Amino acid sequence: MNEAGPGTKTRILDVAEDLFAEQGLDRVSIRDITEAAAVNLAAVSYHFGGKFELIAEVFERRLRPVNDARLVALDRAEKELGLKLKVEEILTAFIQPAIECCPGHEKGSKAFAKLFGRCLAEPRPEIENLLRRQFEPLVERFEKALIRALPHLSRADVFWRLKFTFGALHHWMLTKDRFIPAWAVKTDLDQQTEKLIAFASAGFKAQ
Amino acid sequence: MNEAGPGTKTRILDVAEDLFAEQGLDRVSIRDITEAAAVNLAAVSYHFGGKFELIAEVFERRLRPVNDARLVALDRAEKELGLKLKVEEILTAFIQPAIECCPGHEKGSKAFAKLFGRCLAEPRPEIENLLRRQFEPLVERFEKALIRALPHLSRADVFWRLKFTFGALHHWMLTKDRFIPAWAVKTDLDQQTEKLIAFASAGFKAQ
DNA sequence: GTCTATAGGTGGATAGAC
DNA sequence: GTCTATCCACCTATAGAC
Repeated sequence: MNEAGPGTKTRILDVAEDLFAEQGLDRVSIRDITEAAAVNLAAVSYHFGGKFELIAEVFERRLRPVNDARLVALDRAEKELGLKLKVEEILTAFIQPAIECCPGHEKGSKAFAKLFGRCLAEPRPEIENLLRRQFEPLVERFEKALIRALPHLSRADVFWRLKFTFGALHHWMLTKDRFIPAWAVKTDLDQQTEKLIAFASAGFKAQ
Repeated sequence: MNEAGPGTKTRILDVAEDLFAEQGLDRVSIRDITEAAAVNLAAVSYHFGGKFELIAEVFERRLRPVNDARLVALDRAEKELGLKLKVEEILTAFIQPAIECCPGHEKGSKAFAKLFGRCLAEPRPEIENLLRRQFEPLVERFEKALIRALPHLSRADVFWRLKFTFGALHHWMLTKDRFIPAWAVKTDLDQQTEKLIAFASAGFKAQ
């Protein structure tokens, strides 16, 4: 790999991420990507094997660090505050890392939120497997922490409530810059994050 | 219109709904639809104008009755129980009609949940406008009822919490038959509905 | 209203020169 | 690693016969 500038492979990934997020996986062609990245048409086949492998790599490149950060945040909270965390602390570890990848935060990718939404709505079974690999260990880990925090809840309740929380987060990410009335746009990202954590925590504590 | 059997137009809509829900809008061609519906290739152009108009009709045919039912349910609850409803009652009017279109209920369309998810993740601006038309008056109506139920909340809080609720519902619909561990599948549809309403109601009542 | 045939375009992939 | 040229499958839309 001869590094001069971002390198062909990285440049393809960056451009593909933007285009996929904006237009969807199917309406973006390899031609669109390679033209926008100013690389040769054949470069995608050479570096990734084909369009699908490129898609998978685009997703994993963003999902992996977010989910890693979630686990790190939970581990750290348990180390600092003890094994029996408050619901708010657990959900902050889950929600904050995702939001920090959104535009508005310095390291946020403009495309991350939309890309993430597309990934979840994507019907291809290969993408579903990718999601399963990424999320199953994560969900198990957070479920354990949540059961410790709310020992009166059944495992099923924790599971479904985590699903609802995930849905609220995901839909918020996917639509946070659309369908917002003028009077609500002044709510900034940190406020929205707080609102979401408060909402989900209260939901978990229901009954 | 000479009605013998479901009629060409309806048959196209039914088949398109299934295929779109299962495979996504872009990977289903007019050829796939007309072959599966056993009608001529040119029938889509003749009856709808083109692929996009078919897509819009497929979505609206399902969304309109659900959103109408939501408004009817809210009106009825206010007539029966008085203007100041409980949060649970308002959210039931919002959530129940959507769930009754899901498989498991007698009149439920097998494809509705997935179709609905696709529709929300769809990037085309025309679909976004369709969603706006469908949801803006609905959201306004429910916001008013929720502000009456929770007068201490700011309008912004009600707005964001309704968005979170919508996200929980939508993600649940999109993934309720995927990513479910074996031990959780025994939770039936009505139980899941109750859990969602309880979760969201508690979220609304936070603080 | 239904059908065939086809125009006119775009897609992913790849062989083979450099 | 990069590039050109090209293959071939597939798409939507439509003209025009029935």
